Amino acid sequence: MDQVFSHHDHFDADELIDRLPRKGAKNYVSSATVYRTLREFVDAGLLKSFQLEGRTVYEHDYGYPQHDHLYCTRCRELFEFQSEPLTKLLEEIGVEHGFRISGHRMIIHGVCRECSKNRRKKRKQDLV
Amino acid sequence: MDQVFSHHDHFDADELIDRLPRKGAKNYVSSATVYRTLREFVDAGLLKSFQLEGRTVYEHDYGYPQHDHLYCTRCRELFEFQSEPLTKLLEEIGVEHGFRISGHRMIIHGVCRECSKNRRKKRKQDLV
DNA sequence: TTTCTTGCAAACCTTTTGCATCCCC
DNA sequence: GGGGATGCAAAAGGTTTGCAAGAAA
Repeated sequence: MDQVFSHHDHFDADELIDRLPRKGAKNYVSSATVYRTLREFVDAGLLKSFQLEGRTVYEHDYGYPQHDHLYCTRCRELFEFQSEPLTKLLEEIGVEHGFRISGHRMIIHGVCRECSKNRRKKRKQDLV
Repeated sequence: MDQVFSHHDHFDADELIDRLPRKGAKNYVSSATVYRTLREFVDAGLLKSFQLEGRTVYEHDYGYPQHDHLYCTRCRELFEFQSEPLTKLLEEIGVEHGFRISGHRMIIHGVCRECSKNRRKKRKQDLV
């Protein structure tokens, strides 16, 4: 819990496991437990999850404002944004199509400002 | 190809394999070939794919207008819609955040008109 | 004691890949 | 013969699960 709620980042199970104590170290938790716990957090409404490039990405939900994402395909960073007009528009679309909307998932793909400036910017994975 | 382009449905690899001749029958194709071919179609711009509940869903792309999806969580059907205001709004959001947008993925989850009317409507999977 | 939580390893599911074979030019 | 397409089976990647052991109540 400490690890999950100490940053406001987006993360996947693997990244979280990397941040937790390794096997053999004190307070080690198995990945089974990590997955089980993440799922419980999602069910409990503390976290929200969505799919991005095959992995399940988690982010804080409880007490955190609704938002959508911009995903930079160059540096692979996720940016959040809120748009009141978008919220309204979605409601209208729901009404128009007779849908009782429970939620939505939107990710805009593109290249962020930084990466547009610097075409040679290294991707996260290349920095390892 | 015949199977893929004879309907305008959304489908996943598994559904396509089910529609193709079984093992032993004439014109049988292995699932490896199905996956390989689907990927080529996507690369060639004939199909588009996205993730939904863990599976990869395909739909026609070439010569098919841009659209987004409404997903009924009750009957698990995908409905398409087009929204000019949405397109405009996304462009604005891109500009506002300095993003060079290359595309987006949006799925609105909810319950469709039919399923709202008939709360006991059976889900596709239950009809098997 | 009863119940919950954990680690481990195996199972899962969907998709991809290595490789030997087959087909066709 | 040589290049590409195919089937098979195994591998991969991420996640889930059965089960036995340990911790908590």
